[in-house]
Amino acid sequence: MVSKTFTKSGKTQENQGSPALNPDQERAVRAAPDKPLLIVAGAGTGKTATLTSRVAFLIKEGVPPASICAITFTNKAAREMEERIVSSFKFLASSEDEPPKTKNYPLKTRPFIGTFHAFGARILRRHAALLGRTPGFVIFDDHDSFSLVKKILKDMDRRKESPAIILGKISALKNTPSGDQKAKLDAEAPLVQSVFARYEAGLEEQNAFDFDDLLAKVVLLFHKAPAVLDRYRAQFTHILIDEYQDLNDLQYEFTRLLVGDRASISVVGDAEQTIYGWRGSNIEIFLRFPDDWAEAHMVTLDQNYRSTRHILRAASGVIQNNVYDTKVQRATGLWTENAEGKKVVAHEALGEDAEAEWIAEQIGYRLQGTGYRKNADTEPGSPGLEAISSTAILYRTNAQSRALEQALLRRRIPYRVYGGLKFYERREIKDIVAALRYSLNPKDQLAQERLEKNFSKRMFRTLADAFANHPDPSPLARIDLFLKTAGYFEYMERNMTNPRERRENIEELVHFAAGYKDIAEFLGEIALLQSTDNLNANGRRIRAEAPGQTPQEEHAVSLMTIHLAKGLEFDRVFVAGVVEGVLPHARSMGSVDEVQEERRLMYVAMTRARKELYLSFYELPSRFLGEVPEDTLEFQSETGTDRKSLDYDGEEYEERYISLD
DNA sequence: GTTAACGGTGTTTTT
DNA sequence: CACCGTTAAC
Repeated sequence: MVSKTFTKSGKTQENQGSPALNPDQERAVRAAPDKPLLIVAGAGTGKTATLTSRVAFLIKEGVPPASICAITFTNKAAREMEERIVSSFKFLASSEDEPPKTKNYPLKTRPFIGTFHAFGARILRRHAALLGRTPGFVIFDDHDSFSLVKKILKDMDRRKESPAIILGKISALKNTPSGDQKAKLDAEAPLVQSVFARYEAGLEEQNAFDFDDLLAKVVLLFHKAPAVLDRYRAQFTHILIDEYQDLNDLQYEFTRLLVGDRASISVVGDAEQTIYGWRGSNIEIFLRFPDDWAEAHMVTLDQNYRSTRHILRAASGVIQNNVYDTKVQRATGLWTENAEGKKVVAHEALGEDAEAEWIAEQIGYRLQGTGYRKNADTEPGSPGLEAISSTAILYRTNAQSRALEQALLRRRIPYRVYGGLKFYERREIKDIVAALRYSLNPKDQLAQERLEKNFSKRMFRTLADAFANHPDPSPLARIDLFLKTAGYFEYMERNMTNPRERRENIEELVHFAAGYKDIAEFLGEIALLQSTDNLNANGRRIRAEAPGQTPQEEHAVSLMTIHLAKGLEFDRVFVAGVVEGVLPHARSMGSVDEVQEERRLMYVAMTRARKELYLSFYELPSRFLGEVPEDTLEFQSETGTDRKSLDYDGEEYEERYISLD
């Protein structure tokens, strides 16, 4: 691997299109197309590149692209894979449909690449009638589901029950494989049972599916209508799944159904990166793959191309502290030919704000002498910005971004926050979406209620009439109609904080809407995409998210949770808040399993870094810091403490932690 | 029917 | 501490 400095795209060589594969990767890529394949791939071993190359290999072997279904866990990962595949197959792109757009191409000409949910939504759209919905069904997000449960509880006069807990149970029920569902439902409290029944009825009545349905109802459909299942089995002859270690039981059932008795399934996973246990992911599914699929071919990738030796050793040191009773494939055997690199910096700050200041300062320092100017954020191409374009600040919880944003803002360092308050969850966007939803589907009570509550019953009627009288069905026209009829901008000025920013959000939405002619499709896309902010927190427009664009490509520091960062890599990574109670999170310290999942999070965070890794803490340093081998660490402190090491003593820690609050 | 103010509550991670 | 729901007043 050649040493690479800041490449413009921020990608390493092995991740680009058609690089030289190492022998193990080559073996994985060229494994028999119709046999099961398990790729056990540690962090930074080129796992996505290998999976992508395998898709390319299958196509070259004569598998029609439209027969390939590649499932990823995040939209971001899907976009990235899609981009790489499309670019390595110019002929695909240059066939009938337009090349650069990745949206809306017909399934016939390209592989399906997307999340389970995106895949499910697509199938449901086609067969909605079989499930008592019309193709124009809406997708309820978490918030909608929550409101619905709350409303049900209110109707039942059980207001004191916690909607969140009941919704959690409903979600767990929905994610139970169909065989076990009945037993699990019967075991629930009567209240949960009846809320569940009403909830399902409510969804159907309102022509809606919730997030879990996108998977659960497809599985149901497959059982109910074998002909439909056969159709998709016939279409998708080759299935590939990324992050297989994060599958839950229902996703597994779905996969099994789709694959049927064929064996053309390729999966990639790393047991050390299971971070969705809380969402029901079942590591057993990954571990039993070889037993599960007869004649499975297995390849282990253990050469890390991403990180320096110091970083890799530091991360391995941490993850080694996880002990499993099952025979897990450990990634601790990762090795690299990369340079030793700088030591990992452990920085002790005075507090959360001081930490943010320090991180921002470090990043600002990188910009000195690089042409960075204070107004550089208005000149996206200026050279200094490239120096930070492969820098990420990772944290455990979204709330942590606030302090960091403030510090970056003060220094005028461009940044971009991923996840967090979803674009589509913003009040102004939800208002518009509610209007669109109602206009598409007058049965949508939640939408109606939102409009009535936020405006007035009178205004709602005016709106309803307006929609009825203007049949232009384009999303753009309807948004416009809504904004004008409701006098929305004036309404915002009167009733909301920072109307300027909200206005820009609306412009962003309008811009996005321009690409769609069909309301249902537009709404579905929005609900699924949960698109990361196209605006950053101070309302400064960064640029609409181009298809296939990954964080590294932007001239801005990337801020995101560790969960979101899985699968990504950056030259420089700052992990903020490596503090007991934050990472591991206070709510995840109750059991060994939970702490181990937190430790895997720490591992994932550390292994995102290519060249420089900074672990920052305050108050009580995370126990995981004490697990980093000392000779890979360099301590810095604002507190005057001259630390050489952090010896973690469980009990003492416990005491100190408790005494802190 | 609508708005303003107050009090209580819950607070990880995501598709 | 921020968001919700309820209550009280208009």
